[in-house]
Amino acid sequence: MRHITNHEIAGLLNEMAVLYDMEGVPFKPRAYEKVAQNVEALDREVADIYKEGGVEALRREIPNVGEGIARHLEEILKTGTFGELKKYKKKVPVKLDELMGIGGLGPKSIRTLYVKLKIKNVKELERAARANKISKLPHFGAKSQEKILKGIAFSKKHVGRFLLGAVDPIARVIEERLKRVSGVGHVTTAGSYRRRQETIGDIDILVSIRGQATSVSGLATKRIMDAFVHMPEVARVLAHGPTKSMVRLKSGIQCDVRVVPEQSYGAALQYFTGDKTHNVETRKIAIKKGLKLSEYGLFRGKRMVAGRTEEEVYRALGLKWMEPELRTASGEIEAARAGKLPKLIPYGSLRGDLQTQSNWTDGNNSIAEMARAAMAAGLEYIAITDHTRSLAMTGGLDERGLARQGKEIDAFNREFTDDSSQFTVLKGTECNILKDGKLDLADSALKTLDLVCVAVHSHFNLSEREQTERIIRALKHPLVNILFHPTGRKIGKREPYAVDISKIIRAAAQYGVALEINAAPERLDLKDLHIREAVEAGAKLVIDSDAHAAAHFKWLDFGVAQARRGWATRADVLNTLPCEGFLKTLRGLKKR
DNA sequence: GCCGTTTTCGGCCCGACTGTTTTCAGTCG
Repeated sequence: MRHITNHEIAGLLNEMAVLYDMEGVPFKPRAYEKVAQNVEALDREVADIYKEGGVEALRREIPNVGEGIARHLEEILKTGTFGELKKYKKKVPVKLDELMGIGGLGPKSIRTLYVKLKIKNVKELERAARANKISKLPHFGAKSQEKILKGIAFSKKHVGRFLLGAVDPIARVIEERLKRVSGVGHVTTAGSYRRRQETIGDIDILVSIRGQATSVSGLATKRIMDAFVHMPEVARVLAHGPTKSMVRLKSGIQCDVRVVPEQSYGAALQYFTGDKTHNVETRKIAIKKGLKLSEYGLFRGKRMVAGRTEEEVYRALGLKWMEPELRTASGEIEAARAGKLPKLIPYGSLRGDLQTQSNWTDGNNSIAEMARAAMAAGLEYIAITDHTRSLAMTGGLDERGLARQGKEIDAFNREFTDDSSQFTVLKGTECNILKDGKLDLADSALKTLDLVCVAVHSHFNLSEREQTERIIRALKHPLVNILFHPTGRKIGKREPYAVDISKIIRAAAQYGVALEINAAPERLDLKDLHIREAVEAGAKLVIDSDAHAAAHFKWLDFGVAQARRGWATRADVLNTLPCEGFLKTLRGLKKR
């Protein structure tokens, strides 16, 4: 049986949902989407569940899977796809993933474009739009055509890059595979992956061979390269040489491996980790000192003066070693020379998570399940922050719903104070900021909560002035503690709404509101530059997973990475504090 | 297609916005 991941299975189910939508089939699309979401959030492989208990186990273990979808899942596990999907694909044979990625295009429009103009992919879509053919279709007009062209331009900017959150698990698996090859010394993924950038262009892995100090060759290097190009993740081998191989992975991303001598390993790491500008700067410093810096080492004439470790290379340049996240030529070199590098917030240092959604609204899991998952992830507290009433699609809570939820949280906490483990569930909300900057819940309800968090979920296209004023009005509210995902962007999908983020940062500092760094791989909002601005303005930060399922707590470190790239220290991030101290500090901000 | 049940069929989060229309279809959250 061919191995197929949960992510791939979810992809197929989502595709089916879109195809049903196209044909106007009622209700089935939502059913498939639900299962896709549940599969994605599962903490074990669908393949394993099936292996253990067959179709019955699939129905039992995966919510919303019934007779029909269980059969499809079985077929997917055996053949990689399923008949119903193939049947519908034949009706509208278009590149769905491509076309659905264009903002404003949905299933119905894609179907019309295919039926009327035989448009199958983005290239043909662009050609038709430029030839002014789309504006003439029924229910399309000049504005829709314009919007499509804008959507294409936006998606082009992001082509070829992958979310860190999507690349991370793949890179880890490959690193592990390479480490198991006999004779292998170090294995490190360098590049934008090591800098923990939001998106990754390709995976660059550096490998050394034990005992090969000054040059690389022979059986050991051949073994590692052979192992690399024959990995099950590989779709196509682009190059297969003795010291460098390149492959295209099934997930679409390119992955390169280089074998370097142990003596040059630090220099190679340095060379392949910094971004272009950082490397230009460091090489200039070398030149000034009469040295030459390359991926093979730091040289004076032919003599190598450093190269085995990064520390050695930086020290020889008169610099302190610096964290990979800082290496973007944005002040880190000056700081390293002056010994004034920030002490970045360490990975794994978060004790709480202030944005989690439960099945009271659009989350997958109960409050108790979320709490247990958070405990397992090493956290000491979480806030349950379900949506509020004006976000109708999630079944947002009104004052009465929130009060009922509060009772469930109280009951859970009572149960757990008896327990030896110390864990607290805080009462929170992700309260909508209404169009005029007022909040979606009455103060009387907000007062019953441990913390009040607010967010924009509607009216994305106000003018910058209106949007900024709207948000600041919410920040001024005396009960508001945290602003969630402050710019609303979704990487590669949606631009941030027009907002003067500097004004928001200053207002947050002034009115004692913490700004969120949302760690969800697709959001990572605030972004690095804004984090740095917030740190400099003295605004406080929190890092949240925005978990909608128990499995999402693993995202927190992506938020920490983002904070690190924004030069944030432990002291800047409030949820590095234990629960009591966190609440005290958060409330203290309002009184200043 | 799934779920829940007053079990084997009826209901399925819904409201706003946009651009197309002149009463609504499609998309988004």
